[in-house]
Amino acid sequence: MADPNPPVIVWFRQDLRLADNPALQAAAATGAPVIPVYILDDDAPGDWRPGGASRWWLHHSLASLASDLQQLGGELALMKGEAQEQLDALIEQTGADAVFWNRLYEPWARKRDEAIKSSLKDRGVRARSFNGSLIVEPWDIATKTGNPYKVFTPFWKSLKADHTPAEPTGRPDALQLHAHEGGLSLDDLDLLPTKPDWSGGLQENWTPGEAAAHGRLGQFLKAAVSDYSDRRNLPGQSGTSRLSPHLHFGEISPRQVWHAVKQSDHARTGGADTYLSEIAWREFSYNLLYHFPDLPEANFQSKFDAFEWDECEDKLKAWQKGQTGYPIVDAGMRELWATGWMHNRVRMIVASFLIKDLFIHWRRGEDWFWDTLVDADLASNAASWQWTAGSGADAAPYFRVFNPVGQSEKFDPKGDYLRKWIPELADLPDKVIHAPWTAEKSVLSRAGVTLGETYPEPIVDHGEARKRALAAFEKIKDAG
DNA sequence: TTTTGAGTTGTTCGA
DNA sequence: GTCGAACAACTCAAA
Repeated sequence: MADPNPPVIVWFRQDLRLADNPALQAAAATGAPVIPVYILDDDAPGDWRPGGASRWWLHHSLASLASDLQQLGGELALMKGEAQEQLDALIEQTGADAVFWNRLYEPWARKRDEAIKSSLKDRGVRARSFNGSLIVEPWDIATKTGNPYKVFTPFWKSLKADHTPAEPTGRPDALQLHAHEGGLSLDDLDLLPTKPDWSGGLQENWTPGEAAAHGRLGQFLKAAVSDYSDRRNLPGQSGTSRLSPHLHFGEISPRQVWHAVKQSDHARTGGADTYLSEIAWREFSYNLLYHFPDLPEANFQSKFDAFEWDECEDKLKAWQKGQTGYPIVDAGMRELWATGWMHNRVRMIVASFLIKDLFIHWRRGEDWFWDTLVDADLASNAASWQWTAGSGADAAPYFRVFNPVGQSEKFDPKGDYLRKWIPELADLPDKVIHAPWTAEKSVLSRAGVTLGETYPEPIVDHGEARKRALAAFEKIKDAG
């Protein structure tokens, strides 16, 4: 016999929060009991299944969501496998007559979700999707001629002028959770690293979950947003929001961030506007990914297909391990490995170094970031790597080759960041720590540094590499 | 349709 | 030490 009040499934994905969650809100509004579920669908993304650091975050974020739901008297159902099959099984088991979710924008997710939606509808199950992750849907913002924006500044102007987000909602007022038994435990999802367990540094630096995300935002608004324009560039200081992983997993929505910034005491500072422009960069990346789904795989500007990259495994390894001999590059790569995150200024420096000094394809860097970043995000990662390579939409001009020594001197003048991540150089004076190979022998030995032994010699000469890069870019100029 | 101004994040060189 | 120009040419977006 049919249930007179069949439950509604809320399918959580990258929206692991209870407040300002349109799918959950809509489900609660039906008055029916709600079944919250997360499905680990590892096969859908192909080579882009979540990397190690992401999986660690996901585990703890799910734990946090599950605990929040438990306090409301419900349980987060956990499943593993092909999403369609798992949903079908859950519908079968619970008699649910509707499935609600917030949208994803990765190409495989769009394809999968579209198929699921039509299959559910064919069988008389209501399927509804919502916008839970973006300020503006990619199909709702366009140039005057109706084309997608390919340049950030006009996109940003349009966003500010015509697409300011509505007020975020809180948690649903009345949420009746369906009692759901059985299913998998969090450990069954097997998301945590075991042999070896390398997650110590992540644990020390991050607290996944909705409550922690709001805590982080609150701290940022209180302490850092007003000076954001300048301090965000200094990797030795805490001048950034560090919200990226929270935003990626949807523990907090960009709408919530936007309004919190606007309502803060520092709303009228240049810092606030600069910070919101970074939120807009995230939107812009999603916009590009939606309209150009090849973005993570292929040069946006196809003339870059003619570029002749090196395939040097040794140099790639040295970059990954933070052993290039350029302190700012090594500090960044070690910060990434240890904490799952890297300061954005340093991301640009290490990316420029991989591409323009080591001559290694941006895809290799993109892959490494994908596996090691807790904030790994298909849209932002792809757009940023292509930006640095010069192959993207609205990309960096070809002659913009970061000088790893100059950048280090400019943005970490006292070497605080370098000393934190490269302890073997800690005793070098400020003047030479950015380029140890330029130091007098006596200075090195007083600091206990022996190049080639305690710290590597530079694996490339930046001056030479720069010339080579400029020549190579010159060569592909007319291709395509 | 044509024109015009602009385009995240830099570096180097020479005055 | 500081400063402005050059580093290409092209594509995008709007007038």
